[in-house]
Amino acid sequence: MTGADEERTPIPATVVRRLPKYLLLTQRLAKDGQEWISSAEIGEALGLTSSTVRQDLSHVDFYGISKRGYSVRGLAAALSETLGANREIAVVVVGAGNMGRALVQHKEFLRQGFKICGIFDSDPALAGESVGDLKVRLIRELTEVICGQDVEIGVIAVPAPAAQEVADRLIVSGVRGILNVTSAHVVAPRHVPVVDVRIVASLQELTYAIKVGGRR
Amino acid sequence: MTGADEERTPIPATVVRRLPKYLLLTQRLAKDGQEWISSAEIGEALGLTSSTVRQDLSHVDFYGISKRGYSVRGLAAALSETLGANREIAVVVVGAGNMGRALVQHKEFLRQGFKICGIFDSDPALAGESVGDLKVRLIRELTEVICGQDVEIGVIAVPAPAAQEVADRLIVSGVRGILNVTSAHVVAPRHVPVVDVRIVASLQELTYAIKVGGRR
DNA sequence: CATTTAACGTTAAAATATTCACATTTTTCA
DNA sequence: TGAAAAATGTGAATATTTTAACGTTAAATG
Repeated sequence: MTGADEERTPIPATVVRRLPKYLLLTQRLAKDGQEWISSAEIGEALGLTSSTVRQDLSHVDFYGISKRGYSVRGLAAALSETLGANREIAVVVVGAGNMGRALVQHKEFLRQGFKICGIFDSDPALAGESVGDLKVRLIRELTEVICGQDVEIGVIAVPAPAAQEVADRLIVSGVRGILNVTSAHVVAPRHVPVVDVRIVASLQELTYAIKVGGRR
Repeated sequence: MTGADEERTPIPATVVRRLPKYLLLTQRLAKDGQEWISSAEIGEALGLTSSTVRQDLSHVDFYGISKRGYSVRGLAAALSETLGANREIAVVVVGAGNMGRALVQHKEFLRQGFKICGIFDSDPALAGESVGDLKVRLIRELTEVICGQDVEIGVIAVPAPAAQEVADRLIVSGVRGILNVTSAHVVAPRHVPVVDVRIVASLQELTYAIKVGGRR
């Protein structure tokens, strides 16, 4: 599809984690009508040095120009392409508890191209219930939906003890990546990347930061 | 309260981010009745080298013993103390949309000592609605609740454009740390740490990982 | 049209993080 | 009781990440 696929070696994880921040910032500024932005301004907005910003952007196939900086729209487009997020991506959510339902209805997903096309639960009592404009289905139908609708990403939003089991099902069903919204550690084969959203762990990071206080 | 406060220099952020993983693992194993665990086993379970595990644990005031490893319960307790999470911590959630309500009812919070003692929204239409055993209150009552109940942490779960404004209110209300469940970048004074839970950004990390595929 | 300036891309230096390697300690067992 | 084994804590070596420095380029100015 895309012409040259760029990037011989993968972008370091630490950089990849910052790219969405740049993307979001430039998308917002583009909407506000701003045309150009410098690495210093990006750094300012995001709490990074301009040097880090320039290094990071050197991994993205897009060039700024002297004296002006980066074209806001151009940069946003390039970032989105680099991240592989410049297209609609089908997602399923497993777990129809509070968290699963909240995720399904989270507006920002669709805005960023993530289309949720199924929510599943193991509990038959929940099957058939409406969530947004989806109906909860039983986990056994997972494979069918994933194959049928070319789903790329599975989101795990079940109680921690069930996380690995759900991951296994997602994997055999052919999902290409997993977002784990559980505190459990999930194991998957190398070709199925797992990214964790660590809600409780983040609170614990915060308690540590509070404890050590100013000394940061 | 605690005798010696240990740790002269703050623990590196990269280590702090792993401590909750160790904590969760040891808590689970303790519940299963396991008594001892080695750094190699911890690494195995969490996808780290035993060396990283030992280095990390050297920041925690707890010692393993040769030939046995670490006492599971002892390590869990020490980690919890190091993180400052070995006590009940009062939390408020701002935003009574799907995400805010899901967070309030998230079981794991309480299990880890985070007690949610208020949910707020700017929308008067939501005020008074029940969420779990709380009632939604108006944001203007924030300060009162935070001061009155000694709330330490504020969780921001509103639409991104409102995030900074909410952060500002939390800060003037005397919150000591902020968990930002928004994709907005939030600015706060140095003495009020902010930790981000990046749900959409995590999906974008995932699309990149999927794109570069095996080459990781 | 030459000079100045702002900002880039990039190389190199400094700072951090991870891994290795091993001396030391505790336990086991012959 | 003494030798062997397993696992620790730690100092040193690697590897990675961040920051600084600077030559180069495009725009602005007189």
